[in-house]
Amino acid sequence: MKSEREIFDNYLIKKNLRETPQRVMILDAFLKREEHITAEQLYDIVKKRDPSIGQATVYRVLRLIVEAGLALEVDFGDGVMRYEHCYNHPHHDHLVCKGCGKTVEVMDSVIEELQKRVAESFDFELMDHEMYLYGNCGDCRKKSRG
Amino acid sequence: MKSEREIFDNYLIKKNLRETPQRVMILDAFLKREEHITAEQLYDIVKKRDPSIGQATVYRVLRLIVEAGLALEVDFGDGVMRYEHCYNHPHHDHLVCKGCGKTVEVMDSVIEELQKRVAESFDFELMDHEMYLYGNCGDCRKKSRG
DNA sequence: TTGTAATTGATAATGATTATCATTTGCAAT
DNA sequence: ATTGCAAATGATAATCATTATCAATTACAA
Repeated sequence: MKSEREIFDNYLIKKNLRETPQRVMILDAFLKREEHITAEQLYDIVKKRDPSIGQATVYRVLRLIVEAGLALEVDFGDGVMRYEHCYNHPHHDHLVCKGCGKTVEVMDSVIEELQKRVAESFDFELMDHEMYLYGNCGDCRKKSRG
Repeated sequence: MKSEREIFDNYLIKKNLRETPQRVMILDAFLKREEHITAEQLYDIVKKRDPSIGQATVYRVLRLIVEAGLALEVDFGDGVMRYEHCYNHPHHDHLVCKGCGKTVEVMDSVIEELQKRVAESFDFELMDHEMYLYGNCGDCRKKSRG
């Protein structure tokens, strides 16, 4: 089982890109984070270790991380892209609380299978999908009831 | 069965808003369109009938149309919001071709039911969902095979 | 070492959408 | 009609996340 670092390095080599301190630092910070993270949040973390780092570099490295297959972009529709681990992290969708923003990773293999069938019934080859379930979590329902 | 125009007018009255020529014209143009439409596309259409109309007004009226329950926003993730009819138009999700951008409205009641169950299993009350299936349509598969 | 290509950080640009604001409009009460 | 007031409009500036640009720096290869 290759480490994420190895995968990243291999990707750089394959693309004739260089392993720079900035790239390593940004990857490390991303890997340390368990939850999904925005480019800005990642920039804030990395800036503490190296204040000279540029915001554009964070965006650039995040793209590399995605291309290397280590992260996925998730879009909750609030105008900010989030990035989450996807290596050794099985596919899932998201359940988002409209009240507090809490998210839960969900996965239902029956839904996945049905999605594929729906696509095929229209002669589409399903490559990808996004599914976001928006609701109110138990805590928020309690609060709104007073 | 109320007409869309009636529903819009009732919404305006309820909110103490006025029925202006611009609002009526933009609503009409939106209703004539069968497929989803962007604010810019709608602006281009309306501008032909009244070149003095402002782009901001189109955005404002689109919001009213959504609030009145006549349109839904759909976000294919390309940075532009699209608006589609939702009055007398049963709920559906979207199948989008990554090659040519063609979209198909899809609906699977089993998936819908499973979504609700998944949410409930995490003590969420499902309010809404988005599901986008991305793939390659038959035409595009043919073309890419040469 | 020297040439070349990649990388960086700063900054400008982008592009969709929203906010601002002075002006215009429409209605309500005189 | 006339006045007053709130809503509406169009033009334009602002916003905000993300991308592009570009000069300066870095790292590898011959």
